[in-house]
Amino acid sequence: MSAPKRTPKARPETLERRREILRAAMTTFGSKGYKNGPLTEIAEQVDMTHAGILHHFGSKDQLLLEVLKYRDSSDVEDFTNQRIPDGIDLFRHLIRTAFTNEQRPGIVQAYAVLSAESVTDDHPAREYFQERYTTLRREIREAFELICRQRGIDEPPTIDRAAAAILAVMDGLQVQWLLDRENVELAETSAFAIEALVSAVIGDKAEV
Amino acid sequence: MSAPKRTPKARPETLERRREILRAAMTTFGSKGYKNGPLTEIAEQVDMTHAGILHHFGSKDQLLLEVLKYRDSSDVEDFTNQRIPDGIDLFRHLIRTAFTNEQRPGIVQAYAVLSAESVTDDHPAREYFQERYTTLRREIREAFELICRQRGIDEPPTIDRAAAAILAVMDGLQVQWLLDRENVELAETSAFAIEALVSAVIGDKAEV
DNA sequence: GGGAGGTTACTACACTGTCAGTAAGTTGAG
DNA sequence: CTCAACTTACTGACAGTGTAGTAACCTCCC
Repeated sequence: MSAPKRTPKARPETLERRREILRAAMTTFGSKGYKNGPLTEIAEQVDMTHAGILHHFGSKDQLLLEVLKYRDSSDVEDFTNQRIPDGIDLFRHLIRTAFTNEQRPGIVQAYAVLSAESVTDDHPAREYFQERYTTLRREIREAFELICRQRGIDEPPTIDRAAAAILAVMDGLQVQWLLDRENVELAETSAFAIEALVSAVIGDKAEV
Repeated sequence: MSAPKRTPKARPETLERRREILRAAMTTFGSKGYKNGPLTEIAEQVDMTHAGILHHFGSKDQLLLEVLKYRDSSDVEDFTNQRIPDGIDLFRHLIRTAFTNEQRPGIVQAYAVLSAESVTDDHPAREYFQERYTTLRREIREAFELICRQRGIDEPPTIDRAAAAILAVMDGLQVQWLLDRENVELAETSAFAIEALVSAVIGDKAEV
Protein backbone atom coordinates (compact mmCIF):
# COMPACT_ATOMS: atom_id res chain seq x y z
CA MET A 1 0.00 0.00 0.00
CA SER A 2 2.51 2.56 1.15
CA ALA A 3 5.10 1.71 -1.52
CA PRO A 4 2.90 1.41 -4.60
CA LYS A 5 5.40 -0.76 -6.47
CA ARG A 6 6.62 1.85 -8.89
CA THR A 7 7.50 0.73 -12.35
CA PRO A 8 11.06 -0.61 -12.16
CA LYS A 9 14.24 1.02 -13.42
CA ALA A 10 14.52 2.08 -17.03
CA ARG A 11 16.72 0.84 -19.82
CA PRO A 12 16.17 2.93 -22.95
CA GLU A 13 14.92 0.08 -25.11
CA THR A 14 12.69 -1.06 -22.27
CA LEU A 15 11.01 2.31 -22.27
CA GLU A 16 10.28 1.90 -25.95
CA ARG A 17 8.86 -1.54 -25.25
CA ARG A 18 6.54 -0.01 -22.66
CA ARG A 19 5.41 2.57 -25.10
CA GLU A 20 4.58 -0.23 -27.53
CA ILE A 21 2.46 -1.79 -24.83
CA LEU A 22 0.71 1.50 -24.14
CA ARG A 23 -0.12 1.95 -27.79
CA ALA A 24 -1.40 -1.60 -28.04
CA ALA A 25 -3.50 -1.08 -24.92
CA MET A 26 -5.00 2.05 -26.45
CA THR A 27 -6.01 0.01 -29.47
CA THR A 28 -7.62 -2.75 -27.46
CA PHE A 29 -9.32 -0.48 -24.94
CA GLY A 30 -10.53 1.61 -27.83
CA SER A 31 -12.09 -1.23 -29.72
CA LYS A 32 -13.54 -3.15 -26.77
CA GLY A 33 -13.60 -0.79 -23.82
CA TYR A 34 -11.51 -1.10 -20.70
CA LYS A 35 -13.34 -3.79 -18.77
CA ASN A 36 -13.83 -5.90 -21.85
CA GLY A 37 -10.43 -5.37 -23.32
CA PRO A 38 -8.43 -8.40 -22.18
CA LEU A 39 -4.75 -8.15 -21.29
CA THR A 40 -4.02 -11.15 -23.47
CA GLU A 41 -5.10 -9.26 -26.56
CA ILE A 42 -2.81 -6.39 -25.69
CA ALA A 43 -0.02 -8.82 -24.98
CA GLU A 44 -0.18 -10.63 -28.27
CA GLN A 45 0.02 -7.37 -30.20
CA VAL A 46 3.48 -6.90 -28.74
CA ASP A 47 4.40 -10.60 -28.78
CA MET A 48 4.35 -11.21 -25.11
CA THR A 49 2.23 -13.01 -22.54
CA HIS A 50 -0.21 -11.17 -20.37
CA ALA A 51 2.00 -11.84 -17.37
CA GLY A 52 4.71 -9.84 -19.07
CA ILE A 53 2.44 -6.83 -19.19
CA LEU A 54 1.64 -7.18 -15.54
CA HIS A 55 5.35 -7.32 -14.84
CA HIS A 56 5.66 -3.86 -16.35
CA PHE A 57 2.53 -2.18 -15.06
CA GLY A 58 1.54 -4.09 -11.94
CA SER A 59 -2.18 -4.20 -12.63
CA LYS A 60 -4.68 -3.58 -15.35
CA ASP A 61 -6.03 -0.48 -13.64
CA GLN A 62 -2.56 0.96 -13.46
CA LEU A 63 -2.04 0.22 -17.14
CA LEU A 64 -5.17 2.17 -18.04
CA LEU A 65 -4.04 5.20 -16.11
CA GLU A 66 -0.62 5.09 -17.77
CA VAL A 67 -2.26 4.81 -21.17
CA LEU A 68 -4.23 7.97 -20.55
CA LYS A 69 -1.22 9.79 -19.16
CA TYR A 70 0.87 8.70 -22.12
CA ARG A 71 -1.60 10.04 -24.65
CA ASP A 72 -1.76 13.34 -22.87
CA SER A 73 1.99 13.68 -22.88
CA SER A 74 2.36 12.78 -26.53
CA ASP A 75 -0.40 15.20 -27.46
CA VAL A 76 1.40 17.92 -25.60
CA GLU A 77 4.58 17.19 -27.57
CA ASP A 78 2.90 18.68 -30.61
CA PHE A 79 3.12 21.97 -28.78
CA THR A 80 6.81 21.81 -27.97
CA ASN A 81 7.92 25.42 -27.88
CA GLN A 82 4.75 26.59 -29.56
CA ARG A 83 2.61 27.96 -26.78
CA ILE A 84 -0.67 26.41 -25.88
CA PRO A 85 -3.04 28.65 -27.80
CA ASP A 86 -5.23 31.18 -26.10
CA GLY A 87 -8.00 33.55 -27.04
CA ILE A 88 -9.43 33.01 -30.46
CA ASP A 89 -6.53 30.70 -31.25
CA LEU A 90 -7.86 28.15 -28.81
CA PHE A 91 -11.02 27.81 -30.84
CA ARG A 92 -9.01 27.53 -34.02
CA HIS A 93 -6.98 24.86 -32.35
CA LEU A 94 -10.08 22.90 -31.32
CA ILE A 95 -11.33 22.96 -34.88
CA ARG A 96 -7.96 21.81 -36.20
CA THR A 97 -8.07 18.99 -33.68
CA ALA A 98 -11.42 17.91 -35.07
CA PHE A 99 -9.90 17.75 -38.54
CA THR A 100 -6.95 15.77 -37.25
CA ASN A 101 -9.27 13.41 -35.45
CA GLU A 102 -11.03 12.56 -38.67
CA GLN A 103 -7.80 10.83 -39.66
CA ARG A 104 -7.49 8.72 -36.53
CA PRO A 105 -10.73 6.96 -35.67
CA GLY A 106 -8.91 4.62 -33.32
CA ILE A 107 -7.97 7.37 -30.89
CA VAL A 108 -11.38 8.96 -31.20
CA GLN A 109 -13.08 5.70 -30.40
CA ALA A 110 -10.87 5.09 -27.41
CA TYR A 111 -11.74 8.44 -25.88
CA ALA A 112 -15.43 8.15 -26.70
CA VAL A 113 -15.71 4.68 -25.21
CA LEU A 114 -13.54 5.28 -22.18
CA SER A 115 -15.03 8.62 -21.22
CA ALA A 116 -18.53 7.17 -21.18
CA GLU A 117 -17.42 4.00 -19.45
CA SER A 118 -15.79 6.14 -16.79
CA VAL A 119 -19.16 7.21 -15.39
CA THR A 120 -19.95 3.63 -14.38
CA ASP A 121 -19.59 2.48 -10.77
CA ASP A 122 -16.08 2.72 -9.37
CA HIS A 123 -14.37 3.09 -12.68
CA PRO A 124 -10.62 3.58 -12.41
CA ALA A 125 -10.59 6.40 -14.97
CA ARG A 126 -13.39 8.39 -13.46
CA GLU A 127 -11.17 10.88 -11.70
CA TYR A 128 -9.03 11.28 -14.79
CA PHE A 129 -11.96 12.32 -16.95
CA GLN A 130 -13.41 14.52 -14.24
CA GLU A 131 -10.21 16.50 -14.08
CA ARG A 132 -9.81 16.50 -17.82
CA TYR A 133 -13.18 18.13 -18.39
CA THR A 134 -12.69 20.57 -15.56
CA THR A 135 -9.38 21.67 -17.03
CA LEU A 136 -10.66 21.95 -20.56
CA ARG A 137 -13.70 23.94 -19.49
CA ARG A 138 -11.45 26.30 -17.60
CA GLU A 139 -9.18 26.82 -20.60
CA ILE A 140 -12.11 27.60 -22.85
CA ARG A 141 -13.55 29.97 -20.28
CA GLU A 142 -10.22 31.77 -20.10
CA ALA A 143 -10.11 32.05 -23.87
CA PHE A 144 -13.50 33.71 -23.80
CA GLU A 145 -12.38 36.06 -21.06
CA LEU A 146 -9.33 37.07 -23.02
CA ILE A 147 -11.37 37.77 -26.11
CA CYS A 148 -13.79 39.86 -24.13
CA ARG A 149 -10.97 41.90 -22.65
CA GLN A 150 -9.41 42.39 -26.06
CA ARG A 151 -12.65 43.74 -27.41
CA GLY A 152 -13.51 45.71 -24.35
CA ILE A 153 -16.83 44.00 -23.79
CA ASP A 154 -18.22 42.67 -20.56
CA GLU A 155 -17.95 38.96 -19.98
CA PRO A 156 -21.39 37.51 -20.61
CA PRO A 157 -22.69 35.06 -18.02
CA THR A 158 -23.07 32.50 -20.77
CA ILE A 159 -19.37 31.79 -20.89
CA ASP A 160 -19.52 28.80 -18.60
CA ARG A 161 -22.33 27.24 -20.54
CA ALA A 162 -20.65 27.80 -23.85
CA ALA A 163 -17.46 26.19 -22.57
CA ALA A 164 -19.26 23.02 -21.52
CA ALA A 165 -21.30 23.02 -24.72
CA ILE A 166 -18.29 23.26 -26.99
CA LEU A 167 -16.67 20.22 -25.43
CA ALA A 168 -19.99 18.43 -25.41
CA VAL A 169 -20.70 18.96 -29.07
CA MET A 170 -17.26 17.72 -30.05
CA ASP A 171 -17.64 14.58 -27.97
CA GLY A 172 -21.18 13.89 -29.02
CA LEU A 173 -20.33 14.23 -32.68
CA GLN A 174 -17.59 11.68 -32.29
CA VAL A 175 -20.08 9.05 -31.22
CA GLN A 176 -22.42 9.81 -34.11
CA TRP A 177 -19.50 9.83 -36.51
CA LEU A 178 -18.18 6.49 -35.27
CA LEU A 179 -21.61 4.96 -35.76
CA ASP A 180 -22.18 6.38 -39.23
CA ARG A 181 -19.20 7.90 -40.96
CA GLU A 182 -21.02 8.11 -44.26
CA ASN A 183 -23.57 10.58 -43.00
CA VAL A 184 -21.82 12.55 -40.30
CA GLU A 185 -19.05 15.02 -41.03
CA LEU A 186 -17.05 15.18 -37.85
CA ALA A 187 -14.80 18.12 -38.51
CA GLU A 188 -17.07 20.36 -40.55
CA THR A 189 -19.88 19.95 -38.11
CA SER A 190 -17.63 20.63 -35.14
CA ALA A 191 -16.45 23.81 -36.80
CA PHE A 192 -20.00 24.92 -37.51
CA ALA A 193 -21.11 24.29 -33.95
CA ILE A 194 -18.12 25.96 -32.35
CA GLU A 195 -18.65 29.04 -34.49
CA ALA A 196 -22.30 29.11 -33.59
CA LEU A 197 -21.58 28.85 -29.88
CA VAL A 198 -18.81 31.42 -29.95
CA SER A 199 -21.07 33.81 -31.84
CA ALA A 200 -23.79 33.30 -29.28
CA VAL A 201 -21.44 34.45 -26.57
CA ILE A 202 -19.62 37.35 -28.17
CA GLY A 203 -22.40 38.21 -30.60
CA ASP A 204 -19.95 38.80 -33.36
CA LYS A 205 -19.39 37.61 -36.87
CA ALA A 206 -15.66 38.31 -37.02
CA GLU A 207 -14.96 34.64 -36.65
CA VAL A 208 -12.60 31.85 -36.13
CA MET B 1 -31.29 -21.29 -35.76
CA SER B 2 -34.23 -20.86 -38.08
CA ALA B 3 -36.83 -20.71 -35.31
CA PRO B 4 -35.32 -18.11 -32.98
CA LYS B 5 -37.15 -19.39 -29.91
CA ARG B 6 -39.64 -16.59 -29.55
CA THR B 7 -40.53 -15.49 -26.08
CA PRO B 8 -43.32 -17.79 -24.90
CA LYS B 9 -47.01 -17.01 -24.61
CA ALA B 10 -48.21 -14.22 -22.41
CA ARG B 11 -50.19 -14.26 -19.25
CA PRO B 12 -51.02 -10.73 -18.08
CA GLU B 13 -49.12 -10.98 -14.82
CA THR B 14 -46.21 -12.55 -16.65
CA LEU B 15 -45.98 -9.49 -18.84
CA GLU B 16 -45.73 -7.34 -15.75
CA ARG B 17 -43.00 -9.61 -14.43
CA ARG B 18 -41.08 -9.15 -17.66
CA ARG B 19 -41.43 -5.42 -17.39
CA GLU B 20 -39.93 -5.64 -13.91
CA ILE B 21 -37.00 -7.49 -15.38
CA LEU B 22 -36.59 -4.89 -18.11
CA ARG B 23 -36.53 -2.10 -15.58
CA ALA B 24 -34.01 -3.94 -13.42
CA ALA B 25 -31.86 -4.58 -16.48
CA MET B 26 -31.91 -0.89 -17.33
CA THR B 27 -30.64 -0.14 -13.85
CA THR B 28 -27.81 -2.64 -14.01
CA PHE B 29 -26.78 -1.86 -17.57
CA GLY B 30 -26.91 1.80 -16.68
CA SER B 31 -24.65 1.53 -13.71
CA LYS B 32 -22.18 -1.02 -15.07
CA GLY B 33 -22.61 -1.08 -18.83
CA TYR B 34 -23.95 -3.95 -20.87
CA LYS B 35 -20.97 -6.27 -21.02
CA ASN B 36 -20.16 -5.76 -17.37
CA GLY B 37 -23.67 -5.86 -16.05
CA PRO B 38 -24.14 -9.47 -14.93
CA LEU B 39 -27.43 -11.25 -15.32
CA THR B 40 -27.25 -12.37 -11.71
CA GLU B 41 -27.44 -8.78 -10.52
CA ILE B 42 -30.51 -8.16 -12.63
CA ALA B 43 -32.02 -11.40 -11.40
CA GLU B 44 -31.65 -10.68 -7.73
CA GLN B 45 -33.38 -7.33 -8.11
CA VAL B 46 -36.52 -9.22 -9.11
CA ASP B 47 -35.92 -12.18 -6.78
CA MET B 48 -35.12 -14.75 -9.36
CA THR B 49 -32.12 -16.67 -10.58
CA HIS B 50 -30.29 -15.70 -13.73
CA ALA B 51 -31.64 -18.81 -15.39
CA GLY B 52 -35.11 -17.43 -14.92
CA ILE B 53 -34.20 -14.35 -16.87
CA LEU B 54 -32.80 -16.42 -19.69
CA HIS B 55 -36.02 -18.38 -19.70
CA HIS B 56 -37.89 -15.18 -20.49
CA PHE B 57 -35.51 -13.55 -22.93
CA GLY B 58 -33.43 -16.33 -24.40
CA SER B 59 -30.09 -14.55 -24.24
CA LYS B 60 -28.45 -11.54 -22.73
CA ASP B 61 -28.18 -9.84 -26.13
CA GLN B 62 -31.87 -10.29 -26.67
CA LEU B 63 -32.58 -8.84 -23.24
CA LEU B 64 -30.62 -5.71 -24.09
CA LEU B 65 -32.58 -5.16 -27.28
CA GLU B 66 -35.86 -5.60 -25.45
CA VAL B 67 -34.75 -3.14 -22.81
CA LEU B 68 -34.09 -0.51 -25.44
CA LYS B 69 -37.34 -1.24 -27.22
CA TYR B 70 -39.25 -1.05 -23.95
CA ARG B 71 -37.84 2.35 -23.07
CA ASP B 72 -38.74 3.67 -26.48
CA SER B 73 -42.28 2.44 -26.18
CA SER B 74 -42.79 3.86 -22.70
CA ASP B 75 -41.33 7.17 -23.81
CA VAL B 76 -43.76 7.27 -26.68
CA GLU B 77 -46.64 6.70 -24.30
CA ASP B 78 -46.10 10.23 -23.02
CA PHE B 79 -47.27 11.37 -26.42
CA THR B 80 -50.50 9.40 -26.50
CA ASN B 81 -52.83 11.48 -28.61
CA GLN B 82 -50.63 14.53 -28.36
CA ARG B 83 -48.81 14.70 -31.67
CA ILE B 84 -45.10 14.35 -31.87
CA PRO B 85 -44.05 17.97 -31.99
CA ASP B 86 -42.80 19.61 -35.14
CA GLY B 87 -41.30 22.90 -36.15
CA ILE B 88 -40.24 25.11 -33.29
CA ASP B 89 -42.13 22.83 -30.92
CA LEU B 90 -39.60 20.08 -31.50
CA PHE B 91 -36.86 22.28 -30.12
CA ARG B 92 -39.01 23.21 -27.17
CA HIS B 93 -39.61 19.53 -26.63
CA LEU B 94 -35.89 18.74 -26.69
CA ILE B 95 -35.26 21.39 -24.07
CA ARG B 96 -38.06 20.08 -21.90
CA THR B 97 -36.55 16.63 -22.20
CA ALA B 98 -33.26 17.97 -20.91
CA PHE B 99 -35.05 19.35 -17.87
CA THR B 100 -36.83 16.06 -17.31
CA ASN B 101 -33.57 14.20 -17.63
CA GLU B 102 -32.07 16.19 -14.82
CA GLN B 103 -34.49 14.33 -12.56
CA ARG B 104 -33.54 10.86 -13.73
CA PRO B 105 -29.81 10.36 -13.77
CA GLY B 106 -30.23 6.60 -13.99
CA ILE B 107 -31.81 6.70 -17.41
CA VAL B 108 -29.37 9.32 -18.59
CA GLN B 109 -26.45 7.20 -17.48
CA ALA B 110 -27.82 4.14 -19.19
CA TYR B 111 -28.13 5.92 -22.52
CA ALA B 112 -24.76 7.62 -22.19
CA VAL B 113 -22.96 4.40 -21.33
CA LEU B 114 -24.77 2.18 -23.80
CA SER B 115 -24.56 4.53 -26.77
CA ALA B 116 -20.81 4.86 -26.39
CA GLU B 117 -20.37 1.16 -25.72
CA SER B 118 -22.32 0.45 -28.88
CA VAL B 119 -19.47 1.66 -31.08
CA THR B 120 -17.25 -1.17 -29.87
CA ASP B 121 -16.66 -4.26 -31.98
CA ASP B 122 -19.77 -6.28 -32.77
CA HIS B 123 -21.91 -4.69 -30.12
CA PRO B 124 -25.49 -5.96 -30.12
CA ALA B 125 -26.94 -2.45 -29.77
CA ARG B 126 -24.92 -0.87 -32.54
CA GLU B 127 -27.67 -1.02 -35.12
CA TYR B 128 -30.20 0.28 -32.62
CA PHE B 129 -28.21 3.42 -31.93
CA GLN B 130 -27.37 3.91 -35.59
CA GLU B 131 -31.02 3.98 -36.47
CA ARG B 132 -31.89 6.07 -33.46
CA TYR B 133 -29.51 8.84 -34.44
CA THR B 134 -30.52 8.67 -38.07
CA THR B 135 -34.16 9.06 -37.12
CA LEU B 136 -33.58 11.87 -34.67
CA ARG B 137 -31.41 13.79 -37.13
CA ARG B 138 -34.11 13.47 -39.73
CA GLU B 139 -36.77 14.75 -37.38
CA ILE B 140 -34.70 17.77 -36.46
CA ARG B 141 -33.95 18.45 -40.10
CA GLU B 142 -37.66 18.34 -40.89
CA ALA B 143 -38.36 20.74 -38.06
CA PHE B 144 -35.89 23.17 -39.56
CA GLU B 145 -37.45 22.76 -42.99
CA LEU B 146 -40.89 23.48 -41.63
CA ILE B 147 -39.70 26.60 -39.87
CA CYS B 148 -38.03 27.80 -43.03
CA ARG B 149 -41.18 27.28 -45.04
CA GLN B 150 -43.26 29.05 -42.42
CA ARG B 151 -40.98 32.06 -42.59
CA GLY B 152 -40.55 31.92 -46.32
CA ILE B 153 -36.79 31.65 -46.20
CA ASP B 154 -34.59 29.30 -48.15
CA GLU B 155 -33.32 26.25 -46.33
CA PRO B 156 -29.73 26.94 -45.42
CA PRO B 157 -27.25 24.16 -46.18
CA THR B 158 -26.28 24.14 -42.52
CA ILE B 159 -29.42 22.31 -41.49
CA ASP B 160 -27.83 18.89 -41.52
CA ARG B 161 -24.92 20.02 -39.44
CA ALA B 162 -27.11 21.77 -36.95
CA ALA B 163 -29.24 18.65 -36.54
CA ALA B 164 -26.25 16.49 -35.71
CA ALA B 165 -24.80 19.18 -33.47
CA ILE B 166 -27.95 19.55 -31.41
CA LEU B 167 -28.06 15.87 -30.61
CA ALA B 168 -24.34 15.86 -29.99
CA VAL B 169 -24.38 18.67 -27.51
CA MET B 170 -27.18 17.08 -25.53
CA ASP B 171 -25.35 13.76 -25.35
CA GLY B 172 -22.00 15.28 -24.59
CA LEU B 173 -23.40 17.37 -21.79
CA GLN B 174 -24.86 14.29 -20.20
CA VAL B 175 -21.44 12.75 -19.80
CA GLN B 176 -19.99 15.89 -18.28
CA TRP B 177 -23.00 16.22 -16.01
CA LEU B 178 -22.76 12.63 -14.81
CA LEU B 179 -19.10 13.16 -13.97
CA ASP B 180 -19.59 16.46 -12.17
CA ARG B 181 -23.13 17.41 -11.30
CA GLU B 182 -21.99 20.22 -9.07
CA ASN B 183 -20.44 22.18 -11.87
CA VAL B 184 -22.42 21.30 -14.96
CA GLU B 185 -25.99 22.42 -15.50
CA LEU B 186 -27.45 19.86 -17.83
CA ALA B 187 -30.72 21.47 -18.78
CA GLU B 188 -29.78 25.14 -18.80
CA THR B 189 -26.71 24.47 -20.86
CA SER B 190 -28.63 22.31 -23.31
CA ALA B 191 -31.15 25.09 -23.74
CA PHE B 192 -28.44 27.65 -24.32
CA ALA B 193 -26.69 25.49 -26.90
CA ILE B 194 -29.84 24.59 -28.77
CA GLU B 195 -30.84 28.23 -29.00
CA ALA B 196 -27.39 29.14 -30.23
CA LEU B 197 -27.46 26.47 -32.91
CA VAL B 198 -30.98 27.26 -34.04
CA SER B 199 -30.07 30.93 -34.27
CA ALA B 200 -27.05 30.09 -36.35
CA VAL B 201 -29.28 28.37 -38.88
CA ILE B 202 -32.27 30.69 -39.11
CA GLY B 203 -30.39 33.83 -38.12
CA ASP B 204 -33.22 34.94 -35.93
CA LYS B 205 -33.74 35.96 -32.38
CA ALA B 206 -37.42 35.10 -32.17
CA GLU B 207 -36.61 32.07 -30.16
CA VAL B 208 -37.64 28.91 -28.55
C1' DG C 1 26.28 -12.55 -10.48
C1' DG C 2 22.39 -9.85 -9.88
C1' DG C 3 18.62 -7.77 -11.26
C1' DA C 4 15.55 -6.64 -15.31
C1' DG C 5 12.60 -8.75 -18.70
C1' DG C 6 10.44 -11.97 -19.53
C1' DT C 7 7.84 -17.29 -19.64
C1' DT C 8 5.20 -21.27 -17.95
C1' DA C 9 2.16 -22.94 -14.93
C1' DC C 10 -1.39 -22.26 -12.02
C1' DT C 11 -5.16 -20.25 -8.89
C1' DA C 12 -9.35 -18.26 -8.19
C1' DC C 13 -13.08 -16.30 -9.84
C1' DA C 14 -16.93 -14.45 -12.62
C1' DC C 15 -20.06 -15.05 -16.13
C1' DT C 16 -23.23 -16.96 -19.76
C1' DG C 17 -25.76 -20.51 -21.26
C1' DT C 18 -27.65 -25.52 -20.91
C1' DC C 19 -30.25 -29.00 -18.84
C1' DA C 20 -33.25 -31.76 -16.06
C1' DG C 21 -36.64 -31.44 -13.01
C1' DT C 22 -40.72 -29.45 -10.37
C1' DA C 23 -44.72 -26.89 -9.11
C1' DA C 24 -48.29 -24.22 -10.61
C1' DG C 25 -51.43 -22.97 -14.02
C1' DT C 26 -54.31 -23.66 -18.49
C1' DT C 27 -57.20 -26.15 -21.59
C1' DG C 28 -60.17 -29.37 -23.78
C1' DA C 29 -62.84 -33.81 -23.89
C1' DG C 30 -66.30 -36.30 -21.73
C1' DC D 1 -67.17 -30.15 -13.41
C1' DT D 2 -63.24 -32.71 -13.63
C1' DC D 3 -59.35 -35.03 -14.74
C1' DA D 4 -55.72 -35.83 -17.98
C1' DA D 5 -52.54 -33.67 -21.15
C1' DC D 6 -49.95 -30.05 -21.76
C1' DT D 7 -47.53 -25.44 -20.99
C1' DT D 8 -45.31 -21.94 -18.40
C1' DA D 9 -42.24 -20.24 -14.89
C1' DC D 10 -39.13 -21.08 -12.69
C1' DT D 11 -34.68 -23.53 -9.60
C1' DG D 12 -30.23 -25.77 -8.86
C1' DA D 13 -26.33 -27.80 -10.62
C1' DC D 14 -22.94 -27.57 -13.79
C1' DA D 15 -20.12 -27.12 -18.16
C1' DG D 16 -17.33 -24.11 -20.61
C1' DT D 17 -14.97 -20.13 -21.23
C1' DG D 18 -12.51 -15.97 -20.20
C1' DT D 19 -9.66 -13.36 -17.21
C1' DA D 20 -6.67 -10.94 -13.55
C1' DG D 21 -3.24 -11.88 -10.75
C1' DT D 22 0.71 -14.78 -8.50
C1' DA D 23 4.75 -17.58 -8.03
C1' DA D 24 8.49 -19.87 -9.53
C1' DC D 25 11.77 -20.25 -12.80
C1' DC D 26 14.86 -19.03 -16.79
C1' DT D 27 18.26 -16.07 -19.25
C1' DC D 28 20.95 -12.54 -20.74
C1' DC D 29 22.81 -7.89 -20.42
C1' DC D 30 25.72 -4.72 -17.59
